[in-house]
Amino acid sequence: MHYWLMKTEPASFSVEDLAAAPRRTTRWDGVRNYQARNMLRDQMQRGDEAFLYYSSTDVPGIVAIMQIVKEGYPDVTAFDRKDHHYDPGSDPLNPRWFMVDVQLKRRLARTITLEELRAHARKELRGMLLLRPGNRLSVTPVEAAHWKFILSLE
DNA sequence: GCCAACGTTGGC
DNA sequence: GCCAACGTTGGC
Repeated sequence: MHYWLMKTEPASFSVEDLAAAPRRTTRWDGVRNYQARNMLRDQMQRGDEAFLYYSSTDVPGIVAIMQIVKEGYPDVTAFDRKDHHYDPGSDPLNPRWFMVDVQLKRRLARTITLEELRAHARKELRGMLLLRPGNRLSVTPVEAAHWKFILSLE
């Protein structure tokens, strides 16, 4: 059982969108970074839990908990010419990009803001990848102790 | 809108 | 393989 943090911009995909999806489940497509791809493809397991994090918004922060319900499989949006994430370099016979399916477990009672997380960056959340200067990965692992602490803030 | 960080691309 | 140019991310 591992924990993760997955970023989304609420203007393009929000927790409301996820809540409204059939079975509150969606494919987490469009990731185009090799490090993140490797985690989606190789490390995420069914049953793992992930924070849903809002970036590029007024108040960046964690808004919900999701569960991985389908492990890594080829990201079909890479094969679709009309898709914004189309990648002519991804061969259907040897896919370059992967995605997982996530299901909304529950919304948090409130947003745990980035500002609040940063306030603990030197103690309880020391080493958390999200808080590392310059980090831009859209998928990051979260240590169990960090996960637990963050939920205690809720 | 700015800009620092950093990944990718491509000429050499 | 180097590295400058370029594009993207994402907080502010």
